[in-house]
Amino acid sequence: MAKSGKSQFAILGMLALLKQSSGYNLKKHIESTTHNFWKETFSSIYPVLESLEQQKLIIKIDEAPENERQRNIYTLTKKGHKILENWLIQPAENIQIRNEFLLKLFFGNLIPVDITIQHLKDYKKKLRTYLSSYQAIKKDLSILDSSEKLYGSFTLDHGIEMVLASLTWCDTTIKKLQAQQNKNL
Amino acid sequence: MAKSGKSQFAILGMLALLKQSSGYNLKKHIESTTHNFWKETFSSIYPVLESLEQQKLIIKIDEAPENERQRNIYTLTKKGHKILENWLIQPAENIQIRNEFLLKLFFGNLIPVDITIQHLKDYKKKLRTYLSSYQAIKKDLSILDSSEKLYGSFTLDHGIEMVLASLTWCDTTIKKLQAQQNKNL
DNA sequence: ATGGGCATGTAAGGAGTTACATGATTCA
DNA sequence: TGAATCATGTAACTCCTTACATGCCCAT
Repeated sequence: MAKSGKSQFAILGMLALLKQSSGYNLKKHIESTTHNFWKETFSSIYPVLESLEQQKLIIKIDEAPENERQRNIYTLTKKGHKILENWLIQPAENIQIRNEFLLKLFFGNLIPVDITIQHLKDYKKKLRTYLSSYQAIKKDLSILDSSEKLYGSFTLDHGIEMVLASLTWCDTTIKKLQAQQNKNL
Repeated sequence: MAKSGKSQFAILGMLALLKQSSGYNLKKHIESTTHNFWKETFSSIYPVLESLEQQKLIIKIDEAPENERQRNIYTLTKKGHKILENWLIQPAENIQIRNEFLLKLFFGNLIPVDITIQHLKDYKKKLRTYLSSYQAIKKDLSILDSSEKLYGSFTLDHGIEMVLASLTWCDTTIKKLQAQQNKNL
C-alpha cells in the first residue's frame, strides 16, 4: 500500500539534502538530525520510497559498482524537486500534540503527591538525556554542508531551548508540590 | 470497534475529575483544560465510553429528571478508579513528536530565505494566539475545585513556558536568517 | 421560525507502528 | 565464527481522523 502522509515529504526532503541515498542510509540520517521532532521507521521508509518512485518523484540510480553490496540508491527527479518545494513554501499545518506525561500530571490529584514528584524527577532525567543527545547530534551536523548546517542548528536549538525551559518548569513544579506536601503535614 | 489507546485514560481521568458527565460535556471540558496537550473528538469519545461501559469501568447513571433532554451520564466504578490509578502511577511512555513546522525549517536551504522568515513570523503569530488562549483556559480552570486547579495550572504553565521559549527562539532565528540575507547582498 | 448550541452516534479511510522475516557483509 | 551492522521488505493491527447523519431544545 502506498503511503501518502507527511512521511513522504520528510523522505523527499532528506533525499534532496543528501543528493542520493539508500533507504537504510536515510534512516540513519533522520536519526542523527531530525530525531527530536521527526522520526521514521523502515516500515514506512521502504513503502514510501516505492510510492515516490511510482509517482516519478524519485528514481533509482543504476550504480553497479563492482564489489559493492546490492542496494537501492535513489535521487530526486525534477518533478520531485518541484513537489518538495511546493510543500516547503506552504505554511505548516497545526500540530496534533499529545503528551501523555502532561495528561497524567493533569490528573495528579487522584494519586499521592510523592508519586507525582517522582514522575517529575524521572522526567527531568529523561530531559537531561535528550539534552546530551542533542549535543551529540550537533556534532553529527558537520556531515552536512554549511548552509544545511545552519538550518539544522536552528531545529536543534529549538529542541535545546524546549528542554531547558522544561527543566526549569520541572523544578518550579516540584517546589510547588513540595510546598503543598508540607502544608498537609 | 472498541478503542483501547490513550484516549481511554484521558476520558476515564476527565470523568473522575468531573465525578459524572455526558460525552458532550467531557469534550467541552477537555477543550477548556487539556487543549494544549490533549484533544479528543466526538468520534473517539462516544465509542470509548461504550467500550469503557462494557469493561465495567464506568456506568450509566439512571437519572431521568423530568423536563430534561435525553443524555447519557456516566460515572466511574470502583474498577474504573483502580484501572485509572494504576495507569497514573506508571511513568509515561515516550512521546512521538512530529513537528511539521520544524521539518520544513530543517529543509529551509531548499527555498528562498525570505519565505522561511515569513514562515517564522506566521508561526510567532500563531504562538501568540496560543498564549492568549492559554490565558483564557486559566480563567476556565476556576470551574474545577482547588486541588484540581493546582494540577491544571501546572500543565497550563508548561504550555505557557513552551510558547514563551518558542517565541524567543523565533526572534533569535529570524535575526540569524536576516544576517544571512544581508551577507548575500 | 431559525440559528445555534446540545447531544449522540456511524462509516470509511488513512497513516503509522509492531512484529515478523530474511539475508549479505564486515570486523574482531 | 559469531556479533554487529548493512540492507530490504511484508503483514497485521491499532488508532485516530474526516465526513456523514440525525434530531432536540432554547432563545430571539
